[in-house]
Amino acid sequence: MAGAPLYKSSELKIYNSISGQKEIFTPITEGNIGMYVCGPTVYSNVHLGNCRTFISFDMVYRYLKHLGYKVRYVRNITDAGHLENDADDGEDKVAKKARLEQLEPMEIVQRYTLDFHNVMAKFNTFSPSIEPTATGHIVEQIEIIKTIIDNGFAYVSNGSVYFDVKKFNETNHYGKLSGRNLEDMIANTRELTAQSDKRNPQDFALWKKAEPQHIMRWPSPWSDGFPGWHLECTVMSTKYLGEQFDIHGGGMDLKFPHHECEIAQGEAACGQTPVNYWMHANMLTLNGKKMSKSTGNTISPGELFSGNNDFLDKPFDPSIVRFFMMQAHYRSILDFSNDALEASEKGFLKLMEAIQTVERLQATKKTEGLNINQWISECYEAMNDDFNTPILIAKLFDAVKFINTVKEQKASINEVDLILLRNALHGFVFGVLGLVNINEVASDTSDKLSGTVELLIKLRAEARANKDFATSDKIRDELLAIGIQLKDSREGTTFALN
RNA sequence: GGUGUCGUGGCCGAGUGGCUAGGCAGUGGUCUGCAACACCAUCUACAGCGGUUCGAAUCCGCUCGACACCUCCA
Repeated sequence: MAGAPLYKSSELKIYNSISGQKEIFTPITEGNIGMYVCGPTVYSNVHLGNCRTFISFDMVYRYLKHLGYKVRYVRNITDAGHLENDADDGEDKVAKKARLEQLEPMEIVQRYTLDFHNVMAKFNTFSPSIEPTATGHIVEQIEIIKTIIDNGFAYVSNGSVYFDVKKFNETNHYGKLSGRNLEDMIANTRELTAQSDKRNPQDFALWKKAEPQHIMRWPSPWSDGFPGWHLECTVMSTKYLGEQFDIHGGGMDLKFPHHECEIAQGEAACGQTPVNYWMHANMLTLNGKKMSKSTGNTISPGELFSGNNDFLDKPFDPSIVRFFMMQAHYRSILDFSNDALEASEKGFLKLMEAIQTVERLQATKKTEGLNINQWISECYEAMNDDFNTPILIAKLFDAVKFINTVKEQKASINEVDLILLRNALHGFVFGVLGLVNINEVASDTSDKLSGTVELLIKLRAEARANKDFATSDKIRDELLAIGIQLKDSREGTTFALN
């Protein structure tokens, strides 16, 4: 039955950013989960740091589904409203790019949305259930602004509408997510240099009046303008998941002010806090510093896959990069480096090799060497502990070792356990972690290659039988040189693509 | 300046009051015609200084260092 978790050996715990603790996860509606993740602002190509967040939440989505939950996963596309800065002269990111490239804003949006989707597909992420855009929800945004004004938490100033943080903080707590309080913020605010329409520096825009040169604009009761960045997430999460929903995710850098403002908007508009579990994925760093478009400390997925970059010695397959990310916990900062990636690649190939080996394993009467049921529940325990993929991967390598030992006939597995092991491995490796077996893809797509290599293996075996080692080694070495590794064992020779 | 996170062995990276994390690299062995693969064994740790405790890398304090947010960023 849908909604019934497969495994109750331990309960799923999620680290909730707002409490700073791991909490037992209980969805609002049993068996169903609503999850919202802040998506990208599509004014340039995604960089790898962006991807980490979406890959992390893809893993979360996959595991929740794996547990049997019905998940509605909403991830937005920000195509308007994201300002260059919070000052009054800030420009919309999409509009600015459009001006610079002399394109229609929607051309910018289209181009970079396509890029985003392509990259996400390469990383083998599932599409969200709904992927709404800010420009597609202008009407709803105007409506919610009206509500917030009516509730007394926003004011109109010179055609723009601002959220009244001070007023809000009288009855609610502005800063509860990021661990701040308004008094400190006011005390530490730099002097406001330019004249501002805001009553207080902490106030944020719900609606911005468009300057004459601003090309992205919509009519509203207050002015021709555009919505504030924070508002779209409130509107779209509320529309598709309800006024209260289970999980809200995003990058750590969105915690303040973006998510703080979402809480304020939700509470101001609906009178209740919008989110039960806040999840924040940590940053990917390069040379010890956060990857960031504005500082240029980035590497793009394209550069990574092609090897055309200044940081790495060679290209890396998306699945290897994904594995590399899964080896770190989603809440930890992860540093990107050539050495780390090469180490992950070798580990990844070893894991994939074992997954192919397990298909060829012969069952015997008894299982000796690994308690399969216990191993499976340990895998679930790892994932149930706030999605601890590094521990899960450590467990997977326990299985790898066991599989190789069985292959060496120094351990054994019975029929039932073998099926359990195969299913669990597939479930975790491909289903939950979302990895792709590079070798399998290669051999599936080229039976001709397999046939050719099998022929060479046969010729080499004959040469070896005749003690013609010059020929056999030539076959082995030249295949290796073009990336095909032969592997000898008791049962015969197999090959892998490197 | 304010808020928060973190500092683990050659590298990456979990964990945590007493029990081997794991991957990569290294060393010794088994296997092999020789190798590679695989397997077995094994070596380098918990920033520094104090405190609590029978016992701390894990808790507390201080020092040093790093990073993030406080202005756009996943």
